[in-house]
Amino acid sequence: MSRADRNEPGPGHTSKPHAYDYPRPAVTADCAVFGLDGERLHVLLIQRDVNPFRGSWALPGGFVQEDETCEEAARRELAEEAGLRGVYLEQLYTFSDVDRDPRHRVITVAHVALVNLLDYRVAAATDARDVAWFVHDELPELAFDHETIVDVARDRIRGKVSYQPIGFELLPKKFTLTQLQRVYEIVLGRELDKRNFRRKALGTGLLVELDEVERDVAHRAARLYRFDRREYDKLRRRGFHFEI
Amino acid sequence: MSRADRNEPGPGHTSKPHAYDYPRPAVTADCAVFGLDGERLHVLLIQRDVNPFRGSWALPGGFVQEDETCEEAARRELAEEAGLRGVYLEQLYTFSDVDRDPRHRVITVAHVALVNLLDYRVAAATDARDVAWFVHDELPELAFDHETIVDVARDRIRGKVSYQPIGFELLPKKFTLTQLQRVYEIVLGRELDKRNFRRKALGTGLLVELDEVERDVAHRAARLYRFDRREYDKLRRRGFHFEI
DNA sequence: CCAAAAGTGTTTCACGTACACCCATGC
DNA sequence: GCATGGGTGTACGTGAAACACTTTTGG
Repeated sequence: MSRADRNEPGPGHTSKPHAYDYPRPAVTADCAVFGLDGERLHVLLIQRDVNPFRGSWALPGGFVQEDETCEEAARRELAEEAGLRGVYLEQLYTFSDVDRDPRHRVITVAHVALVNLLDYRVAAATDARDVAWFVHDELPELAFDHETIVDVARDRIRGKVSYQPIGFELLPKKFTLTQLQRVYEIVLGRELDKRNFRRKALGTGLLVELDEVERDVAHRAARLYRFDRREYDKLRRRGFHFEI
Repeated sequence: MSRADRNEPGPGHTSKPHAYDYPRPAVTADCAVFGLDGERLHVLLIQRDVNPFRGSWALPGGFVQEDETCEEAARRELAEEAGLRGVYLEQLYTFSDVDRDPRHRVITVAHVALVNLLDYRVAAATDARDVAWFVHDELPELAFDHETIVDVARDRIRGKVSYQPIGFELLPKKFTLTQLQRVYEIVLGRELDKRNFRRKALGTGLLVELDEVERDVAHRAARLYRFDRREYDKLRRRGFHFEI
């Protein structure tokens, strides 16, 4: 994966205190973070300030330390590099092509994260590094095999959104049914029928109607809902199987 | 993964020619290999001849070398340890708990493989090592977190069999519809209706009826079929989506 | 009063599911 | 001839998909 350099000073240094009988690949944890602003999917990228691929944009990520799992490493890097905490995150796939890093052998355990972009736009912008959200289908050329990782991540989300309640991760806690429908349309890449969608969504029994409506809209304000995660977790343990 | 020892002589040796600025985990590739004998799912295990877990049974696997991907390492280990070649194999999940190996940090990229047990029973038996097929729900206590890996692998297969043509991997090239139905019943863990199953299976258009029937059965011989992989690959590229 | 999106039911069709009997073969 | 599995068709119900108009609100 990515910044093989931040943690590995390279040949300039002389002390290499960690020695093994056989060569070991470096292991990194990278994240494809998708954020939704209500209209378009975005991907969080970081501009590299070291070689290789200095100046290129890359996925956030970094080396897995001795005392942390890959998922913990991914979360730590998201916090350090982009100020993201407590987001939805799952392991995606491990990329191990021998030449994926042109300088040394690096295996990356890639993850996918989902966030509501509006909650995090500020956090990323105020960070010292060059961190930015890019529209998903207008990404710059990416370092390493990160374009492949984004593609695989996109496929994973698309394949999973209908039968796992991950669409909610892209929305604020309180949302309208139309916003939820937009999430599905954007992730699936096709339009959905409003009445059928609402029937299915409400039919799960997992949307709690709030005593609250949208504010500051130039038309009839829509009812707000929240996802009942507690109930979902309970049902899931009894074999319930979410589907929209 | 497993035999951290075969490749790493340990403190007895003095030369450790591979040195790095930061500690690196060892990376292994392990395989949960499922084999079907027509009646029961089996798992391929290897008895460890070194510590830790000497004498315990473990999944086949070993260190990922510098010049190979994780999948290549998994295939190499299957060939070396069990004589298995050319089998269906996919990456499953990367297990990275800090203490999963009690001696040093080892991250394993776990894979799932599927074979028709009858094709491979001999190969495994003639191998020098202690290699054996165990009935899937009567496994001995396994080394490391390999029981977890088997469970995750089992779930993956169960979840995937209905919408990916992986069931055929557990059968010989030529099979009867009843054998195919048994695969689904065994993997899914429930009985299926014969007529409905046959309608669905034939309805995919991917089963080629052969001019051949079962041999040596004490009843009416069933028609043999084969899975039309070439046609499936063609359709898949056009967005076709397999389902039984 | 106009623009914009919220909200609401019914019909149709495809597919999943349940279900029972005759047929071919080997022993 | 009998035991064993092979092979076949239909009826019913559920759920997916198509489809249009009225309501509410802000400007």
